Amino acid sequence: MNAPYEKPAGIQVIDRLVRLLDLLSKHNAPVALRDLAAQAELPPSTVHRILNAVVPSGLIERLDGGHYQLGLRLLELGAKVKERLTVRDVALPYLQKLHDATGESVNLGVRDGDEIVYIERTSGGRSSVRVVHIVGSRAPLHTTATGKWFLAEMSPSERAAYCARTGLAPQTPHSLTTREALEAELAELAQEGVAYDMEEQELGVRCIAAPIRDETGALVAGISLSTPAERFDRSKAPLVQATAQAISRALGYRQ
Amino acid sequence: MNAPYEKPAGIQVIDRLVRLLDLLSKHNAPVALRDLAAQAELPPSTVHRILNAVVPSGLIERLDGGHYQLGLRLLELGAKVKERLTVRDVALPYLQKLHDATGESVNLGVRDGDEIVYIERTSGGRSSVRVVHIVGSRAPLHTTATGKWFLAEMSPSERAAYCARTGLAPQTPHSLTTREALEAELAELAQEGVAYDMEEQELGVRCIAAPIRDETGALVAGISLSTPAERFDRSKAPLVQATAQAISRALGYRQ
DNA sequence: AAGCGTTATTCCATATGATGGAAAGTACGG
DNA sequence: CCGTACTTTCCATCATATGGAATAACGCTT
Repeated sequence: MNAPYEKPAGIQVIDRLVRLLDLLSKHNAPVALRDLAAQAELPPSTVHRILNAVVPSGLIERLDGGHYQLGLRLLELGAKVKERLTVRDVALPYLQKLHDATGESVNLGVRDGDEIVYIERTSGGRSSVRVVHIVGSRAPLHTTATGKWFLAEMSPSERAAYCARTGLAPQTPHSLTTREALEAELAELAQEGVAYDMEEQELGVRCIAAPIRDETGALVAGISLSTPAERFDRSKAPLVQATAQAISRALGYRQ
Repeated sequence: MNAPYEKPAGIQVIDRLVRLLDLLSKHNAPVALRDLAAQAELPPSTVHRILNAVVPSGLIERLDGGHYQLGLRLLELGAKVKERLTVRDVALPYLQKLHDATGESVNLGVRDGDEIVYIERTSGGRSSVRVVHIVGSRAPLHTTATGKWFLAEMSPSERAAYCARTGLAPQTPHSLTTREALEAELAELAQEGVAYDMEEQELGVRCIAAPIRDETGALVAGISLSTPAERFDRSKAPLVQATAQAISRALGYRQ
């Protein structure tokens, strides 16, 4: 045995669970314990114990006759993954198109709790030298243009709770730090149909953002155009809006 | 503590994995090990070990920066669950309608390996007294009308392999037991657009079946009308066909 | 109803596999 | 380079997962 590198051992019971999930996924119908145990080549009592440990989670479902099948929780979790992939895949060409049209960096951001996370970003051209939104980077909702869309989507009580939780902590001297200022900004957003970040998240960087909605009308992401402050140009807002609307339509949104 | 029934203890490491999946599902972005461990209230080394035990399965995905997110395998497993629910939900009202129109028992069957499994069945009326397809019951492909559709969908080599595996074992004296007879039956099926079980699976029971296809054109199920032999009536075949076509259309099938 | 065979479930002694703290390694910012 | 924070690896330990045996449940036959 000259194996230079052995695959690290997993966790036995987890490997076994995964094997059971794989077997169930190969069946189009519920499977009896005996058959599952035989196919997994494990003792029935072991399989029984693993199955019934996982059934409360919903990953696997036990039927009345003592048969087992994949559970609804997988549907929920799978939908999460699908949403993630769909938004990105659908948006990507539009991001590139907006980038080509403007020469500026274009970001795709989603909400994760009280923050915006950038999950995609165009690169290349003159904008890459200066603006530093990195994929995976995070920023508070209230200091980002995209985040303001998510705040606008909240009920007043939800917004109050966000303000209480975060204290509207500033990132720069330009950041909005009072509820009043935030509400005024969101009123303007509603009026104008576009959101701005005027060096509130990062000095020297300004953004324009528009919302992306899915087939149910839910706000699922935001697209934002980032520019160095000295190149900021509000006239690009309609283009950002149009891009977001095109992505939304492609996701099945019908206004 | 007067709890009349204590929930049986699960398996610790599986409960922990489920908790990690739940946490990841609440985030819209990849999560760092430190954050996951904090939210799960588990030691980082334990979380690290569980995560990396499950990553090879695809249920959880590890990104380059050492962040984790839900994995593509969940999408695949979730799609399996979704297909199961969709076919049944869509077909159910049509099954009932065909039942009402004929007064006979109507079954929905799917393929699981070398067998047809009945996943739904109408009841009530005069047919319930005599015909005994039970939800969950199974039968070989070659002795059932629905099964013949799945055989017809196979390539000749796949069909040869099925015949070798099962030996075309009969269920009744009427069952098809030779490759030649099977091929002749399937040629008729292709010609007539409908399949029959003439007491091949169960003495005294005859069935008519038609195929259900999904939006990709794949054969996903079959609908069959079961009658006692003395009431068998071929003129009902067009109605069975029309029902299957309606279900297929509702599933997105476009001929 | 009784009996039998098969399958599922529960129990429990045990050993091994999961554990988590510590050490080592890595990455990042000043 | 140094300090800090985070990740990964190591390993002694013991608690937890294990699986065989016993028990319970189920379905079929007479």
